[in-house]
Amino acid sequence: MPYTYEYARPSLTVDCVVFGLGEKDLKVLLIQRGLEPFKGKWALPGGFVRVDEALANAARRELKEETGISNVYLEQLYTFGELKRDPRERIVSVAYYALVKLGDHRVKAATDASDAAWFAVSDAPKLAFDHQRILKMALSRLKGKVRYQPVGFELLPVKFTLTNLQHLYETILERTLDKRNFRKKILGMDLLIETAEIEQNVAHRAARLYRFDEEKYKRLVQKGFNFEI
Amino acid sequence: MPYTYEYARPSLTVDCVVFGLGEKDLKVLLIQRGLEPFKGKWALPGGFVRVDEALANAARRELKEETGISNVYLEQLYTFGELKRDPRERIVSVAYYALVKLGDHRVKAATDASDAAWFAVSDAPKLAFDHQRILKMALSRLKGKVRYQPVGFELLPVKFTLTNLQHLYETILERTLDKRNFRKKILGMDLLIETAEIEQNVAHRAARLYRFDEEKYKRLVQKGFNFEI
DNA sequence: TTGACATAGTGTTTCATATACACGATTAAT
DNA sequence: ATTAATCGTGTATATGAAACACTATGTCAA
Repeated sequence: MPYTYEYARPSLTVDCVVFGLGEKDLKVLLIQRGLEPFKGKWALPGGFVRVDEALANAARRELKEETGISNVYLEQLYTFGELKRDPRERIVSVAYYALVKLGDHRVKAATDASDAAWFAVSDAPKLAFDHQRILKMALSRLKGKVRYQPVGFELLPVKFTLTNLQHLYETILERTLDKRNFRKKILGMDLLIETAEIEQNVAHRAARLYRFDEEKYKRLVQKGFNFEI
Repeated sequence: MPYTYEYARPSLTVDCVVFGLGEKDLKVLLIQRGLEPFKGKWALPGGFVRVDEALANAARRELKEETGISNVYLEQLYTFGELKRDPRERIVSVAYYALVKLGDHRVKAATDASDAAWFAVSDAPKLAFDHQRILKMALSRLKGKVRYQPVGFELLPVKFTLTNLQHLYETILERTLDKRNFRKKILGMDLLIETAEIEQNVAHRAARLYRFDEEKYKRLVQKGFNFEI
């Protein structure tokens, strides 16, 4: 126990709210706690920040260790520092949220991390600590952000149909959108690249696949462009 | 030196970006450092978080101790946790930004805290640590927030003229607004209460004073109202 | 008291964007 | 060949944003 300080220091942790897009629902990745406190309860993946590790790196490391997920969109959400968040000691937690492409990670999360599982956000169990509150804030942040930043694409495969994209917005924003108006708007931004490919293995007319033109988006942002759905 | 831990812990601090509205500029409150590192340099007010103190409370306490300012609008901005932020040791800092009514605090800040001073944001000195970056982020947050949340009123006296309010938006957003369109929009929200009073001591026709109806705003928000300039 | 000055206060027209709305085309399956 | 499912497309209307200029009111100084 070699680390001694003049004043007491809070512990510092990171917690991650990992979102994925399911068929019908927005999903969140939770882990089941193996230790007290809240043993057996579901919680957000997370853990202690090492003293020689930047915050975002800590979040990525814990995410990989606990769920096998890496290489995701990650953004700081908020820092939770109430006194009684953790029954053991004072813990300040920097919360992040991540957006993952479910197709890329579904298998990994199911196998590597035996105690990690996806839950529909609307149907998640009660969470340990103040993680319920963190999840709620992440959701509200995502809802706000998705409308004026093109983060939604992080939840879709690289190639997607316009219907996929519309469903994404409908799911996150929890309201229906008009198909023609949606297409008019999104295509009008001229940020989607029409690929030569179409959907495979569907029992009806296959839709065209598109890609998001991230380079072009970055260039437009420089010039003052504002994404908005 | 009684505090010993199994693993090394980063220090945890809070820093505050305090904004005030001047005649012509947005202002920020800085303190001049009396100790190394960066002795003599200007920096954001802030300090260590005590182990038995919530983050926002730490921010308010430091603000009061270092600048004499209390009772202000305060909101968490972002948590900065890069490894080399501080040359001495690993410090993670939770940044807040505050909006103050300059009239209420001008005297206090000038007297109580001998080394605190207001600077025009556009004319601030180079800051210690990564405080330049924090200030920049606070500014950009304020610019974004002011448009869709009625936080601007925190920078004005309780009673203000419509021209005051317009100048506020023009200063923060760094562009001019059309007087008639601005009034149409802000009055159309029906969130300003016309008082019986008018400006005093002006060498021209005096303008009517208004108050922001915070109660009504809160009620409208419940019903899904969205403030927007 | 009168004129000059400074800011207050007020509507309408035009343009752009958002919304509402329905059907023929294409593909797979039977 | 028919059915079932989804794709892909255009126009008319309503709403909100932007552009724009003059009269009213009060202070001050000659």
